[in-house]
Amino acid sequence: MKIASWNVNSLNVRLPHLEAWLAQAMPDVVALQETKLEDARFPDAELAAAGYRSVFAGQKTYNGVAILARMPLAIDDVQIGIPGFEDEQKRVIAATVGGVRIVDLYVVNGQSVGSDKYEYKLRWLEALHDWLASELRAHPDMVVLGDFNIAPDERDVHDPKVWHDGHILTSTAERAALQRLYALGLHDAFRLHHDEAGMFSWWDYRQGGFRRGNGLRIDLTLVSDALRARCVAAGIDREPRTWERPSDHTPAWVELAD
DNA sequence: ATGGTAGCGCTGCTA
Repeated sequence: MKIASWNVNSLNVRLPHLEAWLAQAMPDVVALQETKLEDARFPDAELAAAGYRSVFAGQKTYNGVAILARMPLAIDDVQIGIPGFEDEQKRVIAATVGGVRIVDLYVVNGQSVGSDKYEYKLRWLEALHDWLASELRAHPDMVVLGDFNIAPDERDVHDPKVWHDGHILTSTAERAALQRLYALGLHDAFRLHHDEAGMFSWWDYRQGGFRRGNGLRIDLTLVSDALRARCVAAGIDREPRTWERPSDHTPAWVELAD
């Protein structure tokens, strides 16, 4: 089962890219972030025509997440948001597909270290941690994936002098929160298969970030202890970032053996 | 690194 994650930065704009990528990559499950669409405007009919069922939780202008599953796979037990954590922002959707619990995240960006949005990011990550601890007990076969807005270590940033311990996306507290998720028995699938630096999933639109190779790896897929041995491959597909009018993120994926 | 580009929606916010 091939499971992918893609922050599309507006599904309205990026639907043609998504359809093209589904046709060439043939993923079984796709977690989308930043759909930026109210549910009434979600293109579920177009995606069904492409062979995918959809579940989604969106809002106007900001945020928005969705899980797609290639037919005939069913999508069951859909959960929206973190239980008990009041939040108007649509950042979490979970569902069971093919016996695997899929948790799709659009983690808070945080704007700048010390800002109100940064404090919200840390509170949000704390609530996520506590929820995932119980969710893992209920669903040992779990994949947690999405735009984490955290680069795990120095291999995952183009310039460690810019992306340091006091900078958003790489700060000590953010990385510590990610380590706490790992401590639940979740493993960065990409690092199970690749050691090299410079394998990025996001490049800033500004200052020619992609052209200059100035990126970060912030789109992560975590596999649970129970799934670790089944995770036979992981990768990042750079090609959609080269297409005309691209998202600033490109798809990341893992392959689970049957 | 307080600029830069993109998306939404129509003014400035978010990333």
